[in-house]
Amino acid sequence: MSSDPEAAAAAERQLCGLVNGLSRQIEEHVRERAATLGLTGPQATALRELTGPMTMRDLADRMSCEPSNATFVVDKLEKRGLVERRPHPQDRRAKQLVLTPDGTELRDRLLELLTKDSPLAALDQDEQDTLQGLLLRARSLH
Amino acid sequence: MSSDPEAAAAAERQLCGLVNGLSRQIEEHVRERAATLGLTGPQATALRELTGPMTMRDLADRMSCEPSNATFVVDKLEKRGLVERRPHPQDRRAKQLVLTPDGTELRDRLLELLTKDSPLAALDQDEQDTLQGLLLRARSLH
DNA sequence: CTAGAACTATTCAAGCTGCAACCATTGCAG
DNA sequence: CTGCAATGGTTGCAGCTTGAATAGTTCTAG
Repeated sequence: MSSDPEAAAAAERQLCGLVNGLSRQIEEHVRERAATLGLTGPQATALRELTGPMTMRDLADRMSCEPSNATFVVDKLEKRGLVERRPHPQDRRAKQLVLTPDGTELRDRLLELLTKDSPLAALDQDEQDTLQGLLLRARSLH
Repeated sequence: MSSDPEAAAAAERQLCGLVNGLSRQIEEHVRERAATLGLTGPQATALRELTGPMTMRDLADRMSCEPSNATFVVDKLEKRGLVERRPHPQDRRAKQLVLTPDGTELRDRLLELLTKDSPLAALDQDEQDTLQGLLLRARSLH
């Protein structure tokens, strides 16, 4: 079966579908939990990725999206007083994103919600490690 | 390390980011190739999933999206004469999607483009198999 | 020093997506 | 047969996302 190139291609396509499907499943999970805090899915993703002060570009990279999109999402968070845009200490082009007290508090509550019933809970620790290794390898040679 | 629940939760969050990242990477790959045929990413995904006659609901499931979205995308494909909405033979509520000759021809060209330089080519056959197993397990108990 | 390439962030237009509301049809319980 | 819940598809709306164009800043070669 692994010798038939056409079958291998079809298997690879199916694999892409599985990855995308799991990704949507994860995003739906985030959306669901985020809604209970009055956040949209992407807003919650941004909050989750804001592990500390960082630039817009950093956040965009972590969210795997375009910088213009990060602008859009951060606008919402800023309007709700969860995050602040400060001038970057070293680079006047850049801005430094910092969570407000409200932001850190909401982020903590969000993280707690997200760890409960994660879609990846079906996998045990060993499997998660294997998965992480494979994904890192797949992503490395983009 | 696997005994610290907080670290495990953080690792799980990172894993979610990896899955989403790889998914975007795949979709970007599709977008790129699709553009050379004058198709958008989602249009190409729909075409790829149209392996034969199916209903709108079936297509939406295969695309991991809402039926309303399938309506939107199929509208585009239909306007370009790639697919046809026929009344379903058994169920008058449903519609049967069928590729036109132009549609099948374009789909063949698309599949050929997609199999070249897939983002998953970094993984060998064994790794792809284990990945598929893990993803199936993760998705099964949604 | 200076011109130009490269980078950060933003704006805008166009397109994608999910959700809730809706109509028509189906299937089932009474 | 009738009522009614469930299903397939569409519509409208709000929100997300990308890609191109732009302004300001940094870096580098000459």
